[in-house]
Amino acid sequence: MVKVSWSILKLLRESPELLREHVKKRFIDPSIVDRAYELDVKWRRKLTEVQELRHKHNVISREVAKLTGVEREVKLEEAKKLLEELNKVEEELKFIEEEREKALLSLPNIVHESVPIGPDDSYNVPIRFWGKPKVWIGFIEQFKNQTEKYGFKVDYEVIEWKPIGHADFLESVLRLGNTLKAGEVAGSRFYYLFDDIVFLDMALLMYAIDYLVKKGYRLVLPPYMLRYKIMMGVIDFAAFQDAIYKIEGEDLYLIATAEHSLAALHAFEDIPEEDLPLKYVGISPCFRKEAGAGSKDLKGIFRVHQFHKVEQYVFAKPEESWDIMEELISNAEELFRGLELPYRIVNIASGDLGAPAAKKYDLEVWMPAQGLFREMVSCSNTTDWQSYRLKIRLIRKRGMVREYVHTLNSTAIASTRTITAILENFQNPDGTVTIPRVLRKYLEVFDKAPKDFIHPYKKETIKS
RNA sequence: GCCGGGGUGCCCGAGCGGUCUAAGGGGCCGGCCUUGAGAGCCGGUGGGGAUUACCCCGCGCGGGUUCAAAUCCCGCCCCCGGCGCCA
Repeated sequence: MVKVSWSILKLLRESPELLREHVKKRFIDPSIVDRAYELDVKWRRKLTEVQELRHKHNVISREVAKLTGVEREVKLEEAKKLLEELNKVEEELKFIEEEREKALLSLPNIVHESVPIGPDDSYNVPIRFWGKPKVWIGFIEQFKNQTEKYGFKVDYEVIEWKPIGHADFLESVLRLGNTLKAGEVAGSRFYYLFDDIVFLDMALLMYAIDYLVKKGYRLVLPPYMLRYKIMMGVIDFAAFQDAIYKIEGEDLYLIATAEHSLAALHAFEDIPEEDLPLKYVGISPCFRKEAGAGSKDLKGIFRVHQFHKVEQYVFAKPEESWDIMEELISNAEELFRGLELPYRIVNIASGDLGAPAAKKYDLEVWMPAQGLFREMVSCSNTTDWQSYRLKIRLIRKRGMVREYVHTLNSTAIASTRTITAILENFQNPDGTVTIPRVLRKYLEVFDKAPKDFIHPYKKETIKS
């Protein structure tokens, strides 16, 4: 019987120094490890003390049942006295236990050896490029800074005209979005989208679903709200504050991604190893406060409070999770190659990983109007960080060992972001937008949807 | 939302204040037996702590009453049935 099967707790007890190193790699104060270690030791000591007292009390209680008369009265007194002491020690234990729990839950995942070390996203390392980016003549230098600087020779197409940024293009040229009105009625980072853009949104989602279902991923429409207990299991405290909306007066939180609901799908379950891996593709709206974003990307629909996303989520055996991570990112890559959007894959630096992830890849698409690669997809192996919190265990066929499964998540397509990428990459000098060919079959189901181009606004074409 | 019934271990299912620490069955794992399989027999099959042949906790969740709670009381969650409401 394995005593401790959560990798973090095992590490904390067996080699706290090593765990400290992992935390340091994230540029987080490693004293949280010391604190967790001390509280764990303290807790175990206090627990032993309580258990010994409980044992004594149980023995006396059992004796009481067999006795009568004076003997019984004497034993009763003894039991009551012991209870007083027990209550006191139990209270101490309860306090320590809560502190220990908090300390354990504050620990981030370990950092995989292949993760680049650095405090922030400037240490992220591009590992491969795909496609032929359209680079406006004025952005050539900064393009090279994002490619050649890392030793990659990326073929690109120089364009003389500067594409219009997705936000202005959407609202002024196409006139298919209205963030001002949305701002008035709901607040900034909300939007109204119209007509062709709505069809595009739906086509993108169908495209991603279709692709992944064909690969054997099970299609899921999950809950859009979850209880505190579940949210606590899938995100860390920082994400709770910056990303999550709460429903007033109820124990419910709006999901920030289907990842949350999909992780919860097997919460508190034991999964036999022969059932793994379990691969899911979820589709849902995502609600995010974007509290930490400041005034970043305030215009347009790049960074918003709600959007649609198709998400990949896998429950896996520990020995196969790293291979599956490669599968998930390559699925996302195939989707973006289908869309003909030039991208790079970035290995996220240790300081930029979220607490749940041991390793993370982002897929960043080249945005011709910004001259930047921007994040479209995020793919993480969270190993047993989420499964420990949600108590999702693995049952091996041989032997009685209990372990926690590994969980992984990756974007397939996030609708609004992908739309911004399409608007910038397929924008033509005449103001039309070429629609990626791969979406055509999903647009054909709507008679009124555009098939090849989205056209700019013309006064005369608008009917009441 | 209201009224009624119910939630017991991997599954079925008894127990409804104390004959110790959930009976009995099924499944699964390990062992014995066997040429092999089956049957049969034995042991194991929730979480945790430790001075590692010991102990604590666990009967939907959280409190309470009691020396003692699966069992009694209160709150919450979920499931089934009925009524109401509703896209």
